Order: sequence, then structure tokens, then C-alpha cells
Amino acid sequence: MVEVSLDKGQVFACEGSANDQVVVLREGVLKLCKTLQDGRQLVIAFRYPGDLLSFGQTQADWHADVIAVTPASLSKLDAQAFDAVRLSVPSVDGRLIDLANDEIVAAHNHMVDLARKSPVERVASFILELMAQPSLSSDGGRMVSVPMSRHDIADYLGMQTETVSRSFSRLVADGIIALPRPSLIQVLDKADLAHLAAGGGATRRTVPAKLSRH
Amino acid sequence: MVEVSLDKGQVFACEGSANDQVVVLREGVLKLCKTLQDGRQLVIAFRYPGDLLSFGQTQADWHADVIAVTPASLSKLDAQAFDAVRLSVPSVDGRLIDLANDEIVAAHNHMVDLARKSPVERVASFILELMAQPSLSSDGGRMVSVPMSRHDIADYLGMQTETVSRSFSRLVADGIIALPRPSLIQVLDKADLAHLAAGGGATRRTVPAKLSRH
DNA sequence: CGAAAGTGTTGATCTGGGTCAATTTCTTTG
DNA sequence: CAAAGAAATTGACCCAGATCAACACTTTCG
Repeated sequence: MVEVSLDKGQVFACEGSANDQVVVLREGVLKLCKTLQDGRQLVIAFRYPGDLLSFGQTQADWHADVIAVTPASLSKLDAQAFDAVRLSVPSVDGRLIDLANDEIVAAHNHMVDLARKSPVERVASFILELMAQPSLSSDGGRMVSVPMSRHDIADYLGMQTETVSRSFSRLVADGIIALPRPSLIQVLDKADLAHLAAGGGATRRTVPAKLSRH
Repeated sequence: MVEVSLDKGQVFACEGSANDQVVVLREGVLKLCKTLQDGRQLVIAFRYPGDLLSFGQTQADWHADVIAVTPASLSKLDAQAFDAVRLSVPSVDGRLIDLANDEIVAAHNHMVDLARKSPVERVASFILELMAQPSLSSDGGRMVSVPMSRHDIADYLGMQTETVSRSFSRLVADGIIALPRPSLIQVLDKADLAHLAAGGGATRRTVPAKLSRH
């Protein structure tokens, strides 16, 4: 099992390159990216500590670029060695299938975000995803750190940086979150956030006067 | 192994209901749908003959509605029986992992479509997907039948029926496809279609005069 | 420390695709 | 086959979010 360290911004793997290893993220945050020939880009997913980056599948090619969003460290094991593990511990396969399935469910949910939710709703969903990451969450989920740039968030949510920024501002104006720093979210009303993310519109439609402007 | 028949429009399973079976689609086309509480809908994926609908995972809940787009027939086997198969034929697990992986790759590609492609590009990608289905393709992939409605296509591509229709019209006007009937596509220029779908813009930017209007 | 570059926020304007509405074309059925 | 109903197309208009532009704040480095 080999340890690898990545600097912020470093490319770990490229779409199309061979992937005959099993890789686990130990520390830091990665993004999986796909780019169209004219430069349009999408961040397929972010990866957090503990996440598996590849399932040791038979067809072995990365289908997206893998890039460090923060300094990161990861462990890799080549496919043969992993196959030995799978043979000696049969429950591993079932676990892999479950993990792959979680991945499918997550992807399908994100598709709904991309296709059918408004910018504010997408950002609300995104904040909830961050809150679910123990490595980013503190104070019982009240404070959430945001390790990626507004640009990365935009590419993840299928919008523009400006729109991401405006959506954050909207949530602040509505008293749902506070932003002590761009990279730190204080969640003020988790219920409203969840309601928004689910596509139900915010509970608090009318905003307290002193919060709505400045 | 139990056979099930579905009428067009019939609901086979609902999001959240228990899924402790392994299901294979034999004939017909299904759609997997997710609906937001205010009615916004997305077709996550279509399923074609030969597709597996569930991977016999541990956590057993449908995460989308499953609805017949055409009359369909499918076979199901309950999880215990399938587990017996998995134990006796160890290669099944590896195959399942590969299938799940294909599903992940497909979902990730579709995310790019939804988030970053224009309506015409999405429809182009969609037509290519249909062409890849042997059950829909004839005349060496020149003629493709479209079993689902414009509305379903819209919900699959994250747009409106009207926009789907306009995109088809655009492709016809540009001489890339012909539409003898709404449910039948004749592919005239597969290269252009692929180029469009890849986000490169059509090769034929200037349109022959007699095709561009009327 | 001050300049320069990078990142984020806000404002002004423009446009692609959504929405509403009117036909036309397919499909079904009596 | 005709009539009714559903589905698809086309047109007109409008608005959410992209684009363009200016500015603020933070970090880096000579």
C-alpha cells in the first residue's frame, strides 16, 4: 500500500489514463472534473477523507480528471493485490457493490439538482452536503468550512461564479446562513435550508426588515 | 424467477418502496423518475431490454419511481435466491461491480449534458444514446425509433417539451436528421451529430439555403 | 510596506430558453 | 372513415441567469 501526497491544485489522474489501482482518500479534498473540448467544465463530484476513488473494476480507465482542491494524502493499492484481498475476504465484494450503489444514488440526486433546481436551491443542497462531511463540520454542524473556491462550486452546480455568489448573498439576506468569511458558513436555520434544498421554497418568505437590506 | 408484464404508463415501483429483488428488463422501455414536492420532475434514466434494474444491494429501497414507457416485460428474482447464485458463481460479483461502474460513468456523463450543454447538444447526445440501443436501431443505425414522448425526453434532458421540439426542428433544418414521424429519426449525418454532442458545434455552420428556411 | 495578483461580491445589461397561446399533426376509437 | 382527443410543433413574449464590467478584499512577494 503506497502513500501519495498532493499539493493544492495538483492533478492526480487524467480522464482516459489507466486506472488499475484501488485508491482511498486519507486527508484533504479532491474534485473529479470533466471538460468539454471548448473548455466548458463540470465538477462531477468532490471527494472527502475516507472516500474510495475507484472500485477496482475490470475496465480500468479514469473517466474524469482527479485534482486536489486542498493539500491531500491518499493510499493506493494495485488491482492484483486488491483481488487477493477480495478472494480471502468475500464480504468485500458485497461492500463494494453497496458503495457503488451509494455513488449511483448520489449521482442521480445530483442530476435532479442540476436539471431542475434554481441556483439558491442548488446552493442550499450543496451546503447540506458539506454539513454531512465530518471533516468540514464543527459546533454540531453549525459551522461549516468551505474548502473549495466559488469557481469550483459553480462548476459543481452547473452555474457561474457570480450566480453562486449571489445565491450565498441571498441566503445571508434571508437569515438562513451567515458568512463570517467566504470559506466559512454559519448555518442559522437548518430546517429552512433543507426545505429549500428539497424544492419546497423557504419557510420564511417574508424577511425581517433589518436583515433584508444591509 | 417470476415474469411480470407492464402496460404502457404502468408504475412498477415507487421511490422509497422496498426493493429486495433483482430485476431484469426483458422487453420494452422503462423510465426511472424522481419528482420534487412541487411537481418538478426528472427522468434519471431510461432502461432498455437486457438492462438490470437493481443490483441486489444490501440497503434495499428504490430511489426512483420505475414506470413503463411502452408495454414491457421483466423477470425478477428475490434477493435470497440471488445470493445463492452469487455464492456458487463467484464471478457474478465482479460482473455486478462492473455493471454498477458502467452506471456511474453513464450518470456522470449525463450530468455534463444536464449542466453544461445547450438544448441542441443535449438532444444530439440523446439521439446517439438511442442509436446505441439495438432494439431501437435499424438500417445499420440510420433509422432510430423514439419510443418515449417529447415530454419524457424533456424531463430526461432537463428542459421543456417546446424546447425539445425546437431542437429537433433545428437538427432537421440543419440537415443532420430527418423526422418522417415524430417517433422515427433518420440520421443523415452521424459525424455532425457526434461533433455537436461532444460540445464542438456543428461542422456545417453555414446551412444550405434551401434547408435553412421552410 | 506597497504593489500586484488572485478571489469574491455587486451592479448593469443582454439573451437563451421558459412560459403562454394558437395551430397542426398524429393516434385512437366509435 | 370520421371525429375526438392527445401529442407535437410553431409563434410571441418575458424573465432568470449568463455575460460584461467595476470594485473590494485578501494574500503573496519584491
